[in-house]
Amino acid sequence: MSASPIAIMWFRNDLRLADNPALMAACRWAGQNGGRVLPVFIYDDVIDGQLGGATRWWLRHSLQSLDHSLGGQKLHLFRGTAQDVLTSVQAEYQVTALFWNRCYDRPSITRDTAIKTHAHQTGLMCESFNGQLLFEPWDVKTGSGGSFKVFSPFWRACLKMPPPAAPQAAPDHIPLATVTPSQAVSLAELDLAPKPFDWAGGLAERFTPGEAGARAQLHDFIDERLIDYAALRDYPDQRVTSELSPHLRFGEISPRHIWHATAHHADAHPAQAQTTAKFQSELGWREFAHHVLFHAKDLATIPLQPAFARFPWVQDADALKRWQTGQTGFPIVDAGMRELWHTGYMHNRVRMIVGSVLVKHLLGDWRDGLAWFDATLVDACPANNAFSWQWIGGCGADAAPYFRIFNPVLQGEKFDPKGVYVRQWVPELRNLPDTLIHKPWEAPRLVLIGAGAASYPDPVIGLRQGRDRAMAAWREMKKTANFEEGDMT
DNA sequence: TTTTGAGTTGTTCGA
DNA sequence: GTCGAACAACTCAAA
Repeated sequence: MSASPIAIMWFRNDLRLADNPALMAACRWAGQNGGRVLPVFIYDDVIDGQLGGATRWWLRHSLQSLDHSLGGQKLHLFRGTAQDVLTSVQAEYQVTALFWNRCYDRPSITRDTAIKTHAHQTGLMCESFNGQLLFEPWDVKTGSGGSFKVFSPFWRACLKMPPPAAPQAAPDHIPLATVTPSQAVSLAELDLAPKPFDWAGGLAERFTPGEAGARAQLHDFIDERLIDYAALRDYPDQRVTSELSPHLRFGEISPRHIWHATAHHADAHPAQAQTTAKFQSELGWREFAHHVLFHAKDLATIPLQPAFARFPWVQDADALKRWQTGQTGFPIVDAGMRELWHTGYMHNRVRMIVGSVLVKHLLGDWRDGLAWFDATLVDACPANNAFSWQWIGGCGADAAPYFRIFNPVLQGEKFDPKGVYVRQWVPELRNLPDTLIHKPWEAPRLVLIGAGAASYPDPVIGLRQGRDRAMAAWREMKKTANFEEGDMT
């Protein structure tokens, strides 16, 4: 048994040393009590068992990076349910305190609440902190004390709150415990490697998971791309977005850090105040997604608008497969889906277009889109992914009018006018002229053959047909919903 | 309590 | 080719 009392620092979605309030508290506690800090990560079968392949790949590298920052072989890894793991560590050592940063999805909240209750019953000091958000979901309230359903008033209310605290530097010294719990496993035993074969080459090429990588990404963004962000953020070939989302996913960098770094930049460059505010409002969307997640019953499965409970989504396995594999015949859609498959990432504008085509033109269930994004996207998280699919599915609280249906040809011509993005990801269309790159079905047969594009599929559905069918389905649903409502009164 | 203005991201049609 | 209007009706949030 260790002589000094131990505080467990339970890492979850906060795989960093800087601006980590739970870690700071654990170090402070250790200093005051002559104790030691035991850094722990638990691959919780219940919660992390749901993680998709791309996020598992990221997690594996992020854990490796965090362990390295701690000095190597210092982060203790476990598999199992969190309560069991914590109990086993408590049984082995003199654990008197437990610290973590909060999660906001319902399964995690339920788990954490039970653990906290149990801890208090057994005399274990247990404290949680905000390490993941600029504002706690329950602190942002409407005039009547409720939660927000619309982004703009939500973000206005956020900006009126006391600003997020300045980020704290990593602790000078972490008094690490020098024990090795008997239940701990190796990184390999967490079994996070891509299966059944290593498909993650494209991910590794594009991203560097870990706290240092996150920081480098932020500073590169601020120095090189923030200036153009507001003007060019919708153009997928321009690559001016921050691409910080996967780093935020596991908390390799805190949103406070991003907030203050960009604010500081805007102070020094007043001409960039507007583009900075635009970027910060995207952090606001992340906040809003967590706000809605926290207040929703089950954001990933239950439509926020009850009328959608019985929407006649079409189950078409073949169409879904073509969408997933980038064979819809709509170049901008296929480019996005192939970018996703190869790199674990997709530009935000393109995410909206592919989502719209699945949900509107194909009448595919938004939950099928959500599941695919969960499986393949490196930044898939319970808040952003579910929130965004509800939004594009039209069943979010702030639904777009039913007639607002993205036309993948117009969107392509508007945001990828030279077809640079399409040519990168759909190489069989490379030799088509710009005028046909977004609608190859209009090319004469001979032109297609001459360009080597003959193998490219015809559209999975006619644009006109898909649009009309979607609008009809929506009208029908509204009619039914109104009828049922009227029926009850 | 009632009223009022507003609501991320669009497309099509016809003049 | 360009431009404005139409596309519905509803909910949210604050005054």
